[in-house]
Amino acid sequence: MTRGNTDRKQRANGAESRRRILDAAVEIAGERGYDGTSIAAVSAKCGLPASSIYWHFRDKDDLIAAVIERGFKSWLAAVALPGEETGTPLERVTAMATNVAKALADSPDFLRLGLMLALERRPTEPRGRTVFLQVREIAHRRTVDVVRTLFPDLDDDASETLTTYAIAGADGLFTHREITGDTVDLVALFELHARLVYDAATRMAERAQPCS
Amino acid sequence: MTRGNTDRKQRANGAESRRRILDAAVEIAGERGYDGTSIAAVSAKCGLPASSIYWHFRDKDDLIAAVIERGFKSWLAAVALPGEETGTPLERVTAMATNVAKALADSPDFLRLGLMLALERRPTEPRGRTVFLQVREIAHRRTVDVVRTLFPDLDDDASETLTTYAIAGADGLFTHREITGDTVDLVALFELHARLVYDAATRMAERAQPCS
Amino acid sequence: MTRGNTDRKQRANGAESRRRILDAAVEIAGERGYDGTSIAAVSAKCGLPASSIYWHFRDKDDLIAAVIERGFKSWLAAVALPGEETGTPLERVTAMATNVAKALADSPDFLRLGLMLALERRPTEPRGRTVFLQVREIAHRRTVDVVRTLFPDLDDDASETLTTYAIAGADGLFTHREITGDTVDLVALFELHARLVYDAATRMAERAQPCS
Amino acid sequence: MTRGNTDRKQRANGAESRRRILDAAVEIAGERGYDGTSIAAVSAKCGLPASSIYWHFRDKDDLIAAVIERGFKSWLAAVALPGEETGTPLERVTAMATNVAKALADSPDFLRLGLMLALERRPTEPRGRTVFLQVREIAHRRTVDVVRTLFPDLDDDASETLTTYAIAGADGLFTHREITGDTVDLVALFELHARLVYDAATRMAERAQPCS
DNA sequence: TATGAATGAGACTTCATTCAT
DNA sequence: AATGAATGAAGTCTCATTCAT
Repeated sequence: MTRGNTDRKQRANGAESRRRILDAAVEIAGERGYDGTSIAAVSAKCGLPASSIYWHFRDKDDLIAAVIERGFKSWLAAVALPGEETGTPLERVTAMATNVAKALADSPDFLRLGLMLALERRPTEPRGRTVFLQVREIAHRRTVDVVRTLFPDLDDDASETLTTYAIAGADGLFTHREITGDTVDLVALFELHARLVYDAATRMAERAQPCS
Repeated sequence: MTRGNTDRKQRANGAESRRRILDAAVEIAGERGYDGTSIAAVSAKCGLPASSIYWHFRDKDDLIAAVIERGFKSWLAAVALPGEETGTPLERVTAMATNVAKALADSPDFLRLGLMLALERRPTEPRGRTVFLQVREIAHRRTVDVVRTLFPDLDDDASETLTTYAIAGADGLFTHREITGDTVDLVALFELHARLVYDAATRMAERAQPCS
Repeated sequence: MTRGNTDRKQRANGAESRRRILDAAVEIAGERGYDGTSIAAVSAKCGLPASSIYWHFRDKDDLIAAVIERGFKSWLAAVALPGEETGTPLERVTAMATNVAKALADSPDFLRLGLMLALERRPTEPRGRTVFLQVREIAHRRTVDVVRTLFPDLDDDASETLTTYAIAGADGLFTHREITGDTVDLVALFELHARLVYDAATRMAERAQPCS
Repeated sequence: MTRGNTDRKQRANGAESRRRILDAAVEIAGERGYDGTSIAAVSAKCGLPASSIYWHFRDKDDLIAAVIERGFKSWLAAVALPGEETGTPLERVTAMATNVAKALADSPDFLRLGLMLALERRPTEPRGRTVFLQVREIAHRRTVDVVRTLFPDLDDDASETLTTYAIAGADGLFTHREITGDTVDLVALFELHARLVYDAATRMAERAQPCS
């Protein structure tokens, strides 16, 4: 009771302020990209003065990188949640796709920002881009592992290619939804995607190991 | 010797100046997006003063929209060129995919810019985004027509979905190449994509028309 | 018939172009003052390219000065029109005031511009201001003459002061109308003004020449 | 010696900076009007960088409006100072006129700016103009009250008209002084103005109440 | 008689960032 | 833990003007 947090607004609560800044930043940066995100706009949206943002983050680059890092963490948590490892391979692939689709639909700001950063090519690369590509690479590696587990007969090249194709499809479908609006049934499209990739994997595995 | 009009004050050639501005703009905007494209940078790259850019384009929005328009025209020309209508359906689909892949690889700046614009969500939408989405919609419609011709048994929903999936895959594969670099064999990935979509279409058509 | 002025618009008619430019300029400058008047805006309003304006006028200063000159000429013509020299002194003064009031109400753009120029104090004075003050001085001198004619008993100082007061009142009433809008009955206010000035002149003349 | 905080980086004193900016702005804007006032010029005159001006004022419009607001406040204070309510009506009217004349002569920048703004007619009206007209309307209302107190027999129309005429005369005389220079004896002219308006009021009141 | 194109200077404004408190 | 104030650089765009045709 004596801590006296009775006054109106935040009162020297670092973590809370940081969260508010990141919330504002992910929204703005997810809508307008790196260059379109001004510290002043973030300040206006989160209610803290610009100089306070610099108390929590070294500079704009640092802020955007933090947005990517936090965004990826919660995205990963959403994807990894169910973790059910049962059923036929097709069922498992489809369940994963559904999971990913839902996670994508839930973190559109973070992912839009990441994709925009990924598409950019500026002389001095923002740290946020580096981070995004790194976590993407990690996601790629994990997916390759899953593919190898489900289709042990595939050779390395095929696993890589299929993973690349699977992730590219996910990117494209996410982009489609962002363009077209919330009416798109992302889960259905991801299920179609999962089936096609599954079929392709099956056929490639058969060709690689015809008599197993 | 040949008239030597390469010296400083080139003699008021509007069309040529406009072209130079657009060339500079597509390159910069394709690398850094809308907000990352400063008129000063375009001016520096094309050699014309910033105020001259405003003689040819009303404002930055107009310039970017013109970049999109011109880029789409030449992209369409590249895609439509061969127009061979022979071979099995799979061959034809694969040929189209190859064509598209080559055209994508040849206009990366325009397409990166377009995708970045498409991903953005700013309160006042740049005209370039509108234009890009419009031409994308046209491309979608044409693709639906091709799908219908090749697979007359598909119902409308299936044609739409397949087309959406095909284009989304193309977007994703293009994005992958832009992220990963020129070493990616885009044509091979597009051929895989074409086959998967073709197989899916075939199966869906069979299911729709089991006794044909 | 062979002069072939059948094509759409103006066709190399210098005087007409000049008039159109001046018409546009007086309107814009009368609304926004010297600095607020851009050649581009005049160009847009008159339909001629900016470079054509420079064919007719040396520079912006010259254009504004020409606006003032033309405006004053037509204003003078409007004021001088009736020229009736009959009736009692009060009637004549009132008739003059009515005339001036009508002329003011008919050339508001020119007069607003002139007053704005007169109020400004910039290091290098626009020629238009000089011209406006000159013609104002001429008007002042003529008014002094009329005052002397109507009230021969007034000494020079009194005539000057009364004239100054009369013109200042006219300026103030015009300004009032410009601020308040067209609903003001400028003629009525000018008639009041005329009567007050007339009474003052009469009284001053009586005092100066008590036994005549 | 007294702390010596006059050196280059004055220690973040918002109110003082704001005052310096307004001082510079009223001088420049009073000499050259709205469009003639550049932020760069204000910056040069007050010694603060242009970007600092935007810390204190949202934009140029806001700055000019603040100039008008502050100018009117000090002008009102100057006019209201003596507040002597003794003497014959003519003496009181004359005293008021003298007061106003002195206040006008002391705030020429603010009033010139106000009049220029009032004369302008631009599509999007500067806020400073709105404010100036509002305070003018207040001044008008107060003057009407004084007129009614001094000449209770006047009907409402007559009070309004006389007030309008009195203020218009003040505007015109101020303008005259601004045009002609400091040699004009503004106080003398205002005393003449006061007497004429007083006489007119007296006569109108007599006519309205002939048998009192 | 006119104009399309060009141009350096300068307009307003926002930027990311710093610093003293 | 935070912030009011300041600031140089850079942003977009308009300015008055020129010049070759």
